[in-house]
Amino acid sequence: MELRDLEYFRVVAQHGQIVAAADQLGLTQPALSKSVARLEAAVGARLLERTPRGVVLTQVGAALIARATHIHSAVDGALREARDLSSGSSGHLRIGTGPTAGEHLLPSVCAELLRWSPGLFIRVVVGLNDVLLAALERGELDLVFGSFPEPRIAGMAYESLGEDVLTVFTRKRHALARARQIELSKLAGVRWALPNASVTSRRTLQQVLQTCRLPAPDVALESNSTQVLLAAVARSDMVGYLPTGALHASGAIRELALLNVKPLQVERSLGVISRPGAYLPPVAARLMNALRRVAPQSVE
Amino acid sequence: MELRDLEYFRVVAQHGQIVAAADQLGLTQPALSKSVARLEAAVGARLLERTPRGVVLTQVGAALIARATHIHSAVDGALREARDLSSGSSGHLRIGTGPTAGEHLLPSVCAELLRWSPGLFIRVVVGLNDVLLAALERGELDLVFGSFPEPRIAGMAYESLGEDVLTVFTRKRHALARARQIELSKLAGVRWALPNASVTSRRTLQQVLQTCRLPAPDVALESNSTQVLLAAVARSDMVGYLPTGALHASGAIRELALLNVKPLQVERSLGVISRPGAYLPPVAARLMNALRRVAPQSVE
DNA sequence: GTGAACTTATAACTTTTAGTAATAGCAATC
DNA sequence: GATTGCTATTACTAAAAGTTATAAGTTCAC
Repeated sequence: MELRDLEYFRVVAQHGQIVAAADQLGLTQPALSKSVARLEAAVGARLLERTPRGVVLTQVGAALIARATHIHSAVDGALREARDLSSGSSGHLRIGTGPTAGEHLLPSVCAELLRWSPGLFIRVVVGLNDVLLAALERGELDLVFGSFPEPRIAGMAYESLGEDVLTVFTRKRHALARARQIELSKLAGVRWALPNASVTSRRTLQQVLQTCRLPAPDVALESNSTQVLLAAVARSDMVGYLPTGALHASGAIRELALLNVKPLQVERSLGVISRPGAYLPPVAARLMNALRRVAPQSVE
Repeated sequence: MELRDLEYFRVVAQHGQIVAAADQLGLTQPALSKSVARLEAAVGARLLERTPRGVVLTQVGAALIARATHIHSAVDGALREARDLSSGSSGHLRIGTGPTAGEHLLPSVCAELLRWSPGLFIRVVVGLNDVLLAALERGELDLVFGSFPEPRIAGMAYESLGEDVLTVFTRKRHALARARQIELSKLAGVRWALPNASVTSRRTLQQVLQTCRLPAPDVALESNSTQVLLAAVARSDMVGYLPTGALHASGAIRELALLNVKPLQVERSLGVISRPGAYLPPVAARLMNALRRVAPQSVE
């Protein structure tokens, strides 16, 4: 088995047909057909079901594609490490983070790192946790700075840097904003402004409601931008649920009221998530130090 | 970069000279020289320092070798999964375990597995923890059943199946064997029979002694076989230190006395260690179930 | 120092493998 | 039932990996 054929195969699987894949790869169709045949011989199993309108993965083919991602990221790590070492540069660091931390926390940390390692190249990808963790698994990111998913994904390394609390919030003059303490059941009729269903905070909310045998939240607004959610809650009767840090970091906190809903005051760890065994450029250690100093602020 | 060149490179690194490696690979020396040159071009750095009596790895080369192991095990896992799937067999399970468990616990578990999955092929490698964990890291084993190393190796998945206690022991009529309880300092003059320095139990012993500011143990006999250690202690004045389970599982327990040395009664977890992300044949899940039932017995 | 015994590197050539062009075959669709 | 849109096959070409033979460099022994 050779990496070339494996790479070709990934493209074929992506396109679902050999001609299109060949086109993208700058090859001819027969060359790709032969490449697939080579791979099938090496693996000892049929990888594609050939149909008159393309190809579909067999069970074995699908399994191989999943593994190919691992292989690719192992190879990629090896090449990156070798190049970082030989060029003497401090490397190329790819960090994923939530929008709040991305705007407030990372810029200063990055500036500090770049001062110490002038050759360094940093890429910061801002997104919500679900997207970031998927990218981390695919080897497209080196580190994700954010809250830890529950349940935690196996095969990842978690270094906790602090705690954060999820809170229910509304606009300041909201009817609910007066009470000192609010029963969970009082939230039955409200409409919610929440992040995507795959984001930890929303999943936590759904889980708590389910545990208390209450109906699932009635979501009025869903967004992958906390700013949008905060602004919308500030200008409507919707109820939001986000980490406290996110509220404090944004300017919107002045227009918002935090609600004391006990069972929803869920604490969660936040810190740095990485893939054990994968290559991390040497500056990563310095980044961790910098983050440890300034960490307990907002994420997601 | 292609896997072929990477594989060749590993062999070259192993031999420290190109001719010998070429010989083993069934290639000629110029072919290998070219292969290395190809790899160097792909990586963009010199991997070998050529000397008149062989080659030595550069820093980059050494780093690449370390990564190549990852790559190799990723590729290996992919091939194994594909073959297991396509052949319909339940796969090929490679288990590492301590001698005690290897002889007493695994045979029945294996028999059960083989009854359920007739096509299965199991390889049981018996050894001490240090060797097994290294093999696991290199991807030569799928699972290690044993005690967890302290500190735990990062990038491994640990599933605890029970606890075990390390104990000091002597032969039955030993001078120390009478006391109800023994001060750690009373062990100052004794000679020890211990496993290799890299084995967890011995490291624990050394650590405890060091913490209490006592001199390092005076080792009279070192062996990678618990049977040898047990037999030797039973026939001499030496003092041993092993997990209780190992004593009970062996017949030697009748000739031995367990000493109550409080600070050395260290508890430790034992269970199954695996590499997250690596391929595990489907029977592995069944094996885990079987082990969970019969687990809290001896290891190492 | 000089030649023998080691290396690895280079050059010219051969073999093998990957890729191309052209074509055949096959189901779906209009 | 021809057309369209696939993949497979065949024969050929180009690129690559490998071989043989030779060169060039160190080390070591005398």
